[in-house]
Amino acid sequence: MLDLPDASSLPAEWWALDAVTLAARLIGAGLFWRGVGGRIVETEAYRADDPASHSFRGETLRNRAMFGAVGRAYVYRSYGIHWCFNIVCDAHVPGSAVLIRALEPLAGLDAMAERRGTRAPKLLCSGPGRLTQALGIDGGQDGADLLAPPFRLTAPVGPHALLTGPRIGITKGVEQPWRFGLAGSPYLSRAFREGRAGPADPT
DNA sequence: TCGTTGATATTCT
DNA sequence: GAATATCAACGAC
Repeated sequence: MLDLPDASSLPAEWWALDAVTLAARLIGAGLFWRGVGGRIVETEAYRADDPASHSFRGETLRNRAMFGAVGRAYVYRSYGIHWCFNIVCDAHVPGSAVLIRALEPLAGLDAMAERRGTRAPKLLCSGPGRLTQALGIDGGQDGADLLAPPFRLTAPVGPHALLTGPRIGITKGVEQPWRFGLAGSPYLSRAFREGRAGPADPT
């Protein structure tokens, strides 16, 4: 009930992918924990060689999780108010992670609505700060293992088209089209401008 | 509907 | 001191 039926876990080999490739693959994947969750509809990639990334200037107390084991969470405070949730990846390039920017809410809508202070579906998880609040994720989950309960990541099911575009809210690395979205989803945090749509690569 | 702005913590210069 | 991977409230159209 709190999970997608017939959903399989993410292929293990995905954790060796670079952040940009994984960010694209994660579109359509399921993210669940503690009775809430949904389908990932928007992501962004960040890498250590990327001036927009927290990991660009090396390891610090805040970004320590980005340099740790893959498949774990990197959760940081944004603008002093919100929390943002990332998935650490690419063991060959420490400092790589995928920011989860929006979910299609599927499980635990009542709990999400209570935490968010609204029942409007588009306001529950459409944005990196909104989704952490809706899911009840905060700094306590920084470094948490996402490959084991209570977390569950499930592979995308069925065909879908991808949108790509520049990342949001950054001032460096703006030329990189490392934001990805699920074409046609009403749960994106913001529209994609001239988002080139294309079929998602299987596997 | 759109643009502007305040809130507020942590990091880096 | 300045910047920041954001959001919601507010006022002008």
